[in-house]
Amino acid sequence: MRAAPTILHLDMDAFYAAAEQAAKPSLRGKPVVVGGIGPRGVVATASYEARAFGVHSAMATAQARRLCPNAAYLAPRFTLYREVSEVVMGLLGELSPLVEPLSLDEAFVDLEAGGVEPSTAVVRAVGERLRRDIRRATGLSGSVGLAGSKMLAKIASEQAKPDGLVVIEPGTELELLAPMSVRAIPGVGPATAETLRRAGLTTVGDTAEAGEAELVRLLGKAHGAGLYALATARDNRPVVAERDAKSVSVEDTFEEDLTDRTRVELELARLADRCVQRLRAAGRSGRTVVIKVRSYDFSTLTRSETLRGPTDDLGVVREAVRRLLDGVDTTAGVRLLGVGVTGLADYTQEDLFAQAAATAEAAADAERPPTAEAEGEPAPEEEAARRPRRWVPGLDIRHTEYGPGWIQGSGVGRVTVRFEQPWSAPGRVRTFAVDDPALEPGEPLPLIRAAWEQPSEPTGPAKPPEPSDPAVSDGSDGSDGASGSDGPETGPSAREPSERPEPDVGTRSDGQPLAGGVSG
DNA sequence: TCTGGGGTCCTAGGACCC
DNA sequence: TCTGGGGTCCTAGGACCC
Repeated sequence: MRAAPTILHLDMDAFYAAAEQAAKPSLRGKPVVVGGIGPRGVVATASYEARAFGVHSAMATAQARRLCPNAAYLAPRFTLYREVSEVVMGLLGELSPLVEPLSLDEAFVDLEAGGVEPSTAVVRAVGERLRRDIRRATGLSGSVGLAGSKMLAKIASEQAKPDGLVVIEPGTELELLAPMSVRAIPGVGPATAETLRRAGLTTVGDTAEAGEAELVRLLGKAHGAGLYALATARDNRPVVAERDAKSVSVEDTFEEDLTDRTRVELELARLADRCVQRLRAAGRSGRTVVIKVRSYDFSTLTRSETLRGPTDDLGVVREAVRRLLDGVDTTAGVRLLGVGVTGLADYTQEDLFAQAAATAEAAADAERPPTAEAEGEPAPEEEAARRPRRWVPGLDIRHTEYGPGWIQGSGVGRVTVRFEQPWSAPGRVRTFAVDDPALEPGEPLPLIRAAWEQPSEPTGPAKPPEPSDPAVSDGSDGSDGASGSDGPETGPSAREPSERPEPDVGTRSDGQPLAGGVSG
């Protein structure tokens, strides 16, 4: 606990939903839900307008639809969120060399390490300037908490939401914490809260008074001692800039439970492929292979096997996965499968024995046909080309004539597209056949148009640095165009056709993994 | 109303070694 | 032969976070 509030916690407000509203003018001020679109999807982020209906993160999307049928339900676009996140993290990096990202939309910053004067007035000014810079650079709002420890900075940013800043003055923290619910303490979830409640402890104050010994008795050594420290505002955890990942994993929930054993094997082999791809992309190798199987009744089991040395070899991982599945009964139906690798080492540390084993496996692989393709499964690209395209709500699209837009809905052979850009007025909707050759998948547009892309001011220095930059031609080509070409009648919500319910995509029950293939 | 996907950390029992 | 205790590794599961 520091004597000055020099630990900053930034939390972007309703990040994914806010990014979608910034990208899609017709959704501003309206309920937006981003998450799994399919029958088994869950909500990742709800806009504040949707929260007013009781929709929140981790809720089943099906339930959200009942609570708020008029919200826009969108699949996540992680490429966009990552781009925005990089901009935000870049701004944090200007404050201090010590930035600890917790996710795409959240981070701690050690202002002391950044040489910021440790006074309340100065750190407050730094925080407010940061919020302005974030808004200018991304169009989005973030909330800032400032305090003398990580926990308090996080609690402060929570109190600041939405679009605010809160400083917790050192010396006031015990008084502040005492009446708060134990759930306010990071690390106290539903299970811990229930254990504490049964012991008569519901507030942070109760918990602090109970004493360390009692908490250890209730919760175990590490958790009890940790909670006691936090409840009494003792938190000296440093801000840590870089941490190496300790595991890599991929998983898929299927729209319908899998009962066919061959299909289970095939899907696991595919997951092994994806997992190894990610492992190699990170330049790592791992020693323990894990599979995860969630049954029709949501019971979940894991099986793991530790190899003699770290590997990033697909054949080795696939074989381990196959062996692990051998001991698992899947006849009753499988709703989720996962493959992971832990015990990560740097790729270069791969030990000689494992290397030799991997080489032997690879040689064996060469003779035995690899699973997926051997079973008549087309390569991914080939497969994508052959399957009818699935137009997923929220994703970007490009029409050869109308330009960039996004998918509002699709079904019964039709796809509905709204043509608008982050900087345009709300755009109009057009409907096409799903196989219309004029439609193709598009890329996310930046939320903020670079200065040289904006409609030129009379005296502006508005010259593109790179005349051949595709973004320039895209932007200027139809810019003003999207709103202009449709004329005044497309103005904001005047003739908003949102009353016309669009059938959604992603509800196909063909047992494919949930729409979006959202991997992030 | 049925519950995503990607992670981290902790616990507990058994094997194995000293 | 019986009884130990400590340390480390492996496996499985669970809580929690975003």
